[in-house]
Formats: sequence, structure tokens, C-alpha cells
Amino acid sequence: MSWLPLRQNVPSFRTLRTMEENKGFYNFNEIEKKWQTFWETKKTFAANDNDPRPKYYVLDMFPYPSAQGLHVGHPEGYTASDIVARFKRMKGFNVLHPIGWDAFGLPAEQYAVKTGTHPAITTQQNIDNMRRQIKALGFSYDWDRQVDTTDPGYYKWTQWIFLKLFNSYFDTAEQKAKPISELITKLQEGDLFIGPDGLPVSANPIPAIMGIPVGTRKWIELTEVEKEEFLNNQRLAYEDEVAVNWCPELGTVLANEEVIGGISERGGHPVIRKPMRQWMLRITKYADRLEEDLQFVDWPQSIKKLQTDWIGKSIGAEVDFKVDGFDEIITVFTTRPDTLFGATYMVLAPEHPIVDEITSPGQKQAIEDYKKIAQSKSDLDRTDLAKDKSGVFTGAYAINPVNNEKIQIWISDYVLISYGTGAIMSVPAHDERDFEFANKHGLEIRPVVEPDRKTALTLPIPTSYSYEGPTEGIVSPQEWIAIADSIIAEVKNGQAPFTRPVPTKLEKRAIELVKNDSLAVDEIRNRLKDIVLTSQCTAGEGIAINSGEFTGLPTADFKEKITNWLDEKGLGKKAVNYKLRDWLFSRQRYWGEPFPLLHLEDGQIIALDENDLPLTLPETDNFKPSDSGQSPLAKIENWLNIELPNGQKAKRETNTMPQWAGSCWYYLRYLDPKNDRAAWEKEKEKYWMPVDLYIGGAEHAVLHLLYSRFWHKLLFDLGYVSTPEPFKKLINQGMILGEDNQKMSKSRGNVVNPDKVITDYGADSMRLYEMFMGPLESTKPWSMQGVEGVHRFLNKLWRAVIDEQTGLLHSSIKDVDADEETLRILHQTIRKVTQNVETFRFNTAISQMMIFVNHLMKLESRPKKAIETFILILSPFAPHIAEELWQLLGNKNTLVYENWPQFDENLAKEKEIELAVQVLGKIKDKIVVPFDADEEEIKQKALACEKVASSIAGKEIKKIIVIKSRLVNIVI
RNA sequence: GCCGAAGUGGCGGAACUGGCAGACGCGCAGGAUUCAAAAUCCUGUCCUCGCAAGAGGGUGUGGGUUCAAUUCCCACCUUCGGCACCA
Repeated sequence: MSWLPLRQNVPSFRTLRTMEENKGFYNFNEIEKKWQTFWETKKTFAANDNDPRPKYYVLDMFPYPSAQGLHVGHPEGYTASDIVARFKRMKGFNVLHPIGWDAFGLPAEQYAVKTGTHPAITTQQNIDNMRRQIKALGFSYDWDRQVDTTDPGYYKWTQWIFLKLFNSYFDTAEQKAKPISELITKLQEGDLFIGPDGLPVSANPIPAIMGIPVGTRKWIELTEVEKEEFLNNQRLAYEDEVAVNWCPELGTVLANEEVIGGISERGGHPVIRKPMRQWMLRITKYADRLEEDLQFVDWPQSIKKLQTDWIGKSIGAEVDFKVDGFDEIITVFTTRPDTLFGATYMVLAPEHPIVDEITSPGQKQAIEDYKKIAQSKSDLDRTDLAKDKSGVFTGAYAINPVNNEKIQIWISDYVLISYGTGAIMSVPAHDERDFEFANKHGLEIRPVVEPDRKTALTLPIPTSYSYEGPTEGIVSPQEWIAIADSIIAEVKNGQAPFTRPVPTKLEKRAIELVKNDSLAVDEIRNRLKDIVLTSQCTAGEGIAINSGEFTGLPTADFKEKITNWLDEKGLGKKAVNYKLRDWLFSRQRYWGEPFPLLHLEDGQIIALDENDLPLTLPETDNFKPSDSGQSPLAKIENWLNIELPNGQKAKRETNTMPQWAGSCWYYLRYLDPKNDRAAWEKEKEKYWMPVDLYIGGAEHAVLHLLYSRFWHKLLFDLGYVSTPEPFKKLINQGMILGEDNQKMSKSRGNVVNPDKVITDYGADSMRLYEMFMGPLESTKPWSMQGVEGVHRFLNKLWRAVIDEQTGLLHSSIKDVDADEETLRILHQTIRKVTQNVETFRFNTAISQMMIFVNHLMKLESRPKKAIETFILILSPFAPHIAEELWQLLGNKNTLVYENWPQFDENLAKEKEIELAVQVLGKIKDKIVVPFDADEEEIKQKALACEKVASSIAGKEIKKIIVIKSRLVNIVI
């Protein structure tokens, strides 16, 4: 920490000195303020809704207005998007470039609990501060379109979208959401029935003859309560009793995505599982579309993959196992129905509803104890115990449907109640987890797949070993033990290291273990045996063995055949499962959007009418959540209890929405931010959407980006938006580390304050440096000296144009034609910057601009036109100095809407080029030829080189390879 | 453990589609300017050997393909990021 550079105030010092001496120095502080005021008062960056020009929507992930203000990571993405926005304006696009505030959130509320300051006050202060900081960077936002998620005028529409979710159902056949009123109509008219599983069922093709489908009921047969229940099972927003991630420290539940390894993402507090009634959003209905539509967006592959993995689609089968001696069936989900013959036992999640019923009297106590432990375990503990596969036998048996064998039923917390059916068939020979469990509890391991060549085991036995036996393929546990013993013996005898160049894992482990003096021989042997046994499990595909009539089938065929077989016999069916869970959407907080819902005394839930929105937060001075898990809103009696017009008494829903709610749709509100009759006008949505470029941090890869895609698809289904995906192109800016190469944090003391950088070097230097550091998407460390570097570059440019003594144009600026070389470098620069901005490689664009300025400095007579052109291409990067110089060069208008300069390939071309001359790929000399020299000319010139001649030294020339404009390679 | 990304000078990084590795910037060294400093300008700066001319080596490691490899292929090592019993 102590080695951080000491020189940090040099520029301020220098600036002071220069100010005394020269009135024309590069006074960035003054210049930047001047142009920021100019842009703001003239509304230079206002986006036009009715405009014949092509549109371009460039969006930043809007910030959470924290008390700490901006950190240097924010301006990185914002600068990149600002460069693109300014570039596109000059290219003739009608650009929408907005910003806003994701202002609901826990920190303001926690501060309120501590100090009693209302979160709205803190939030407003933070917004004001951050807006000041952002404005000081000169971004070209349309400030009239700001949104603030905590503004009732905004969250009115967040609540409105919630009502859409609440009042919609998902039509599985059509794979889209529809108003729930349509479902009710269909039920009333007899087009749909209620199936035995509580799902809607289509009528038979000819109902008059065939009657209603078997096992279904008519809508009119249902009681009011049943109708209500049925509809709640269909709504995309529903209330459910679920085991939630409860964080006692924060006093709220958290979404799965907000819990990392059993610890809360915010604050790092422990999280436990606890059953509670919560609001859920049925995002799982959209799982397929969320996955499939990723192919239509231009996003980084890594982000797409993260989302695909998060959705986690897996295709397999559900198989029914009868419970021996009970009239019960346990359904399991498996992706490997082909291994059914190897299922030697079964495991249920401890929470599985059937456990108590089937447990034998003798096992009752053990099962009860285990369930209690599993329940009290936090997620963190469960993860910790991952290696040790605990479990208890229920005493009950299931019948394997393929061979009618009786297999034991166990419970274990490695089976999750929330995935699949909460029960698995265990195939220890071909599943790592089952294999571990079987080994621990002494259950049978029966191989039913012979791995194919690709997945075949290669035994880690060098041929030098005394062991004689198979070195490849499947071996029995006994054989494995023999191998392990022989390895130990060899190592013990000092015959290791091994003859093979790369020792296998097993060998390395063996050496490690033998070297460890504290271990007894028996212990080593046992540990090695464990490793050998574990590696015996083969999870890959292959050819079926020990599988009755299916023996000999390759995995893929087997899967299909057995699934059909099960289906025919009524023992199972094809099934799809997702890792994605429904989205836990309620939080026990004050500082969030209230749900527009009422609970009637009879337990019925009704939604507020759209016209009654917004439902605003009540005033209070007590923001503390209750220990029981109730929101602070539950204590505000006069808000909580209301009487309906018909005299019925009702209570408001006291949960609030999570922070993600507001950020799910803010990009739509920018289109029409002041509309109080609709969330946005359809025409505007059609004109501006989709977002052409979205820049933000990769930390939102699965949270925000998945949630907002989900909401967008709902809005698309209901006809409120015209595109199936909201964000066409996405770029993640990389993280900026401290000067010590570590993550910036207060505790490390390596945080860089943007305010200080702007005061010392100016916003243009700050912007330029953030872009010059390296590729936008990579993680890179901050360097104050690097800031000085780009600052020097701007200073140099300034002095090339302005006389520091007088503040007037430098005497070298002449209204003359540029010489050939200057013109060439200028056009090379236009070309490179244009191409680099289009491909987001801002760092190399800046190096090219530095090359131009370095050249400019050498000239005694500096052509005005060329400088003006250069100023234009610099302007998206360093807009303040560009505007100032543009004006000082005599231009009346802002350069924001000037045309982007065109480059001329012919002018950019070098007249003479230097070629390397290689002999057998080694560079021997260089030659200079005209750019259009033909091959023969180049060959002659290359062969004429003295050094080439000496290298060839009389040998025969076999071939001469000429790559025009690159090199010549002589092969001898 | 699995998945993904990346390893290039003292540092950040550059290199089109296989074609001169190290652009540009930082730092450092020497010089100019200055009473002196700051700022500025000039020169040098991948490594090794050499006074020099020059010679050799070099893009994480080891192999391979090619006239030619930072770039393509195989194996391995390291770092960072994500997931973590999802059957």
C-alpha cells in the first residue's frame, strides 16, 4: 500500500504557475464549465421524437445514486457510449442518449433506520450530487428525459406493469402471455376445462359427442374459492408459500440471484432458508423463449452463455416408481433414462411430502432428526457439507419399473426439493454424486454403460509398473485396488518420479501422500483407493450393458426408445426441466414500490384499478423491519387498513417490490418520460425501439438483463412494445482496478475520486484516459501518470493551435493547403478513428490521434483546414477542448452537428513502402519501393541486397515469396 | 470440480485475414533550455554478448503444421471471472 506514487499534485502546481505567466494557457476548468453551460442552456442534445433522420438509441445502465457518488468505473461505460452518441450525431443520426436514477434500494433505507432521515431525502441528495458529477464530465445526455424510479410519476407505471403480470396468464400452446380475462371467457364458454392437475385443458374436438375430457371439471362446477385458486395458479404474478432466502441482518428475503454461496450479495450477511408467503413472478414460463431469443441479439458470447446456463434447460424423462407396500408413486426426473437398469436406490429431498408416510417405524427417529438438521441448515452450511454426502434410509422400498427390483428409498439434502420432482433415481455407476453417496453408504454400484472410446478411462499406469492387467477400459473395484497398491509400492521403493513426461493426477497424489510422513501406510492406501474408486464412475455416453432387451444400444438411441417404452406402459414420459426458478418478487422493505393489491377479510386478493395508480408510499419515521419478517409498512395503520366503496374492509399488501423492478423497463420510459396517461406512447416506442447499443457492467449479466428481457416479452405479448428483444447490441465495460492492481475499495485505500481527476486534469483528460487505458471490455488498473500522459497530449494540441502568451491563434496556423505527408496522416487518422469507433476500439483511435498531433507539432506552417478536420474527429472523445478550439478557429456554431469527416483512401496511401527482406523467414535487410511496384521489381531489388547475397552464399534459390506491401521471403 | 476469458518489454497496451513483434502512452537514462527547478523540446530505451559494426535469443511452457506462427493444431502451467450437488 505504501508504494503508491507520491507525485499527485504536479499538474495543479504547474497550472498555477502557468496562469501567472500566460493568459492563453489550456485552462480546462474554465473551458469545460463554459461548454457545459452552453450545451445545457441551448439544449444541444435534445432528442427529437418526430424526425426524418434514422434513429439511434444508445443507452447506459443507469446508476444507483449512492452516497459515495461516482466511482471511476461509471465514467468508463458512459464515456464509451457518449463517444458513440456524438459520433452518430455527426453521422446524421437522430440520437437518443438518456440517463436516469435507479433510486430505490437498501442503502438509503438502512441509513434511514440508523439516522431517521427519510430515504427520499437521502436519495435526492445523492441524485443531486451524482448529477453534478456526471454533468462535470460533459456527457451528451438529453437531460429533459431523466427518470427516477422513486418518483411516483415513474413507479405508477412500474405498478401498472405489475398489474399486467397479475392480470395475465401464459398460454402454453401458443407460448405467449394473454389477459386472464380471455381465459375466464374461454372457461365460461366451455372451450376450456379444469384438468385434474389444476391446469386448463382444451375441450375435445367434438364436445357434443365426446363430452368433456376425462377427469376434468367445468368452470361452473367450481366454488368461488376454487375459481380464485385456479386463477391464481395461472397468473404470472402469484402469491406462494416458499422456502425463501431470509437474511436476518437485512430483515428481508432475497432472490436466489442475490445470494452468493449462502451470503447476501449486498452486505455479505448470512442467509437462511425459511418458509414464507411471498409474491412470485412466473418467469419460468418464458424459459424457452428467453433462451431461444438470445440468438437474435448481438451480445458477447460469454453473457449469452451465462444466461443459457442460468436458465439451465435439460431434456429427459419423468419416470414413475411404485412404493412397495403403499398405494403411492414417486416420480423422478432424469436426463439419463437409459441408465434405469443401473438405478440401485432412490433418494428423496428431506422436504419431499411423501417421506413421513413411507418411513418405517424403525427409521422414524433417524428420519425426523435428519429432517430437522437439514431444515435448520443455511445454504452456506449445505454448500460446506457438499463433499460429505449425508443421508438416511427411510426403511421403504420402491420398485424399479424396468426390472421390478426392490430398491431402497433414502433421503438426503443433496437432492433439492426445488428442482425436478424433488426425487431422483440413483445410478451410482454413472453419476458422480450418486457414486459418492453409494460409496459412503455401501450401496450397490452397477455399471450399465460401456463408455465409448472418447470417454473410456485411461488407467494411470506407466508401463514400467510391476502391475499386470488392463491399462484401459472398465476395471472392477478389485482391479483398481490392486493398481493403487502397486502404485504405492513403486513410490515407496523410490521408483518415482515416473517415466512418463507428465505424471497423472493419481501419480501426483500418490507422491504427495507418500511424502507426507505423518500418514500411515494404511491411510495412504485408503485415500488412494478412494481416488481410484471415485474415478471409476463414468458419466459419459456409450453402449448399454446389463440392460435387458436394450443392451447394446448407444446412449442417444436408448434414451429415445426407453422414453417411448415408458410412455406406452404409462410409467413415464418425456420431460423438460429448468434450473431457472420463478422470480421471488417481494421484499420486506419500506423503500420500494408498493404492490397495488388488497387483501380482503375472506382471504381474497384483489388488484387495484389502473386508474387508482400510483399507490404511493405512506409517510413514516419508523423504517425498521420487524423481526418476524414484516415490512415496515405493516406498522402504518392508517395506510394499511382501508374500506372499499362497498363497505368491505381490506388490508393493503405490505411487501414492496425489489430494486430490479424499476430497472426492468426504464429504457422504455425514456421514450416518453413525462406522459401521465400512458407509460409511453406507442408511436414513440415504434420509432425508437429497440435500444441499438447498451453499455454497462457484466455484473448484470443474469439479473437485470434476464429480468428486463422477461418483462419486455410480456409487454410484447400484450402488444405494448413492438420488438421481442429490448437490447440489440450489448457491451460490458471491464472493471477498473486501483493503482495497486487490486479491486478498488475504501479499505484498501486505492479508490480514485473522479472529482479530483477532473479538478486536476479536466473532464476531457479523464474521458480520454479512461478510453486510452486499454480495450473497453478488459479489466485494467488505474494510473494517475497515465492521466498525465493524455493530459499532455491535449496540452500539446492546445499549444499547436493557440499561442499561450496571447491566447490568440498560433502564428503557425495558416490558411494553406496541407502538404502531402500531413494530408496522408490526416486521412489515415480519419480512417482509423472512424473504423475504431464503429468497433469500439477507442484506445487505438486515441493513439492514432496522438500520432497526428505529434506530426502537427513538427510543422512550421500548420494548415487550418486540416486542424479543423482533426478537431471534428477528436470532438466525441474530448468535446470541451474541441468546441473551444473550433470556436477559436473562427467557427460560429457548435461542432456537435457538423458532418463527420470522410477519408480518402488515395490520400491515406503511402507513396513508398518499406519491405522486409527475409531469407528462410529471418529478416536480413529492408528495401524501399514505390507502393505500386510489381513483383519482379521487388524481387530484383531484394536480391540486390548485399546482406541477402551473403546469406544465400551460393546456395540455390528455391522460391521467392513476395507479399506486396509486407515482405519478401527468399527460400533456399 | 465444471464452464468462460486471458497470459506479449520495467508498466498500460498495439499488431489487418498466418506476413517486419513491441504502435501509442507511462516510466527510466542522457542532453537542450534555466541562476535553479517545474513545464517544454531532442535522443535513446525487448533481452544477452560487444567500444562498435554486428551476432544471437525473444509473445506462459513443451511439441506440431508452414517459406513464414503472438495469430492455426495438440498437451500442459498460471491468473482472473462465473457457476457450484440442477439428477
